[in-house]
Amino acid sequence: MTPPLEPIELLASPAPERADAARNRAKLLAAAAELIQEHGAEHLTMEAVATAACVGKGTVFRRFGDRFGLFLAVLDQAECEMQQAFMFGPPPLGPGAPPVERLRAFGVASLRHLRQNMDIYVEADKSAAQRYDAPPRVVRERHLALLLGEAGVSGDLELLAATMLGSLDPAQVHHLLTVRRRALEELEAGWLDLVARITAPS
Amino acid sequence: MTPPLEPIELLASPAPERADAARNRAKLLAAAAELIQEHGAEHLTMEAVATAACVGKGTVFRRFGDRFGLFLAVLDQAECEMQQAFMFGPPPLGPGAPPVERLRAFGVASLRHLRQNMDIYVEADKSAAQRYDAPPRVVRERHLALLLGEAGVSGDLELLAATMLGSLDPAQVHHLLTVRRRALEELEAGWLDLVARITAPS
DNA sequence: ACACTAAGCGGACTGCGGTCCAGTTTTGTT
DNA sequence: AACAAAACTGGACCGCAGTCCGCTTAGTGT
Repeated sequence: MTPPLEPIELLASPAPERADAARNRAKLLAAAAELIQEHGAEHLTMEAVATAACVGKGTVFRRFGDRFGLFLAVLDQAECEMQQAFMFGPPPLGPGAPPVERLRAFGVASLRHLRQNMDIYVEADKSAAQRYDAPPRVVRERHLALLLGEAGVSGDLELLAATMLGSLDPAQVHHLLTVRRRALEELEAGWLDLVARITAPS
Repeated sequence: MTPPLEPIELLASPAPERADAARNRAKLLAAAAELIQEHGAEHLTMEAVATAACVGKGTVFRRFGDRFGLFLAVLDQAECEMQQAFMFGPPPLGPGAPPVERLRAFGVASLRHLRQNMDIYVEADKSAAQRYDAPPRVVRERHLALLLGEAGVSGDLELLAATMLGSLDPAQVHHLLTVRRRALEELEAGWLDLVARITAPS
């Protein structure tokens, strides 16, 4: 006999989890949420979570990979609600409303969601502050805002500049070039397109 | 007598540096560049830099603050050249060309600059990869691309979606809300404006 | 019920980022 | 030239993220 075929995996369920493992995951998540609630995300240590959940430190890392992964897992519930809302929920966020309407609602909902969980997001992504405070970034932003003004664009130029710079973010560009296998030329074309849209006469 | 007034500081020269300090800074930068060249940015440790420059570890931190700061300093030269180029250099990047032209050139130049120094940027911002690979991010991106398609937008929808998500990046939103003192309502308005520009009939 | 195996466990251990402070060097002042 | 204040130095020290490996336990086939 040939070995039995694996059932096709749906929706990224990479591995079934043993019962005790699942129990520990739940204990760990509860402990982490509790500790964050109590002392703030920035003071959360992996060891403290392990201790509070009465398991070894190794278990925490086995379950969540690293600190970032733990934060992701803690955020997961809120994340799921958000996803449900914009994929299957009521309009205007969910299906039923016209697409532009949904796009608008998406941003507003995202910003609310972000503010709700900001401390965790911030802590999950250290060195974030420095990225935006660094002089080179500030100079670039001013430069872009200036050019936008000269080009006759009206609106919140500082915000538009920030958005445009976002699409030149080193980490994002790297991700697009490597993981997504995009060519530099595509990114250049994308930039030109973005400039065209933003500077288009309204 | 009243105490003498501080001279107005021009162009962010926050503090004059003692001679030995400046010498050490130079030694450290040289050592860091050398080590990066030789072993790659990801294997650079603060202690190794200190040892290679024959100074104490404390000195490295005093000069550059932290690991991120050291990378920034290493990038500083290339950064300055870039800045010179787009602020004072020849057109189309520098002054002289029409603003839209300069905006276009800016992105192209930035992307080139990025690719040149990508390994350092990537290393300076750890956990960046995870940010873009994480399932929630991917789902949101697909969702946006889908809506853009439904809204009749043509072009590289994946890239446009990535750009739009960039302006909802937690770290950026946090920075705008706190350091820049923007109100959530302003960010919401910015998002709506962005949607309008991107979905505008071409 | 029993044995077998793969998954899970835990905590000692490592390495690095970042801090601290007693001692040293530089620089301005008299 | 001598002094005093301020700035700088270096390396011992600390805390935490992440690894490793010998031991335990849950699921599975008989």
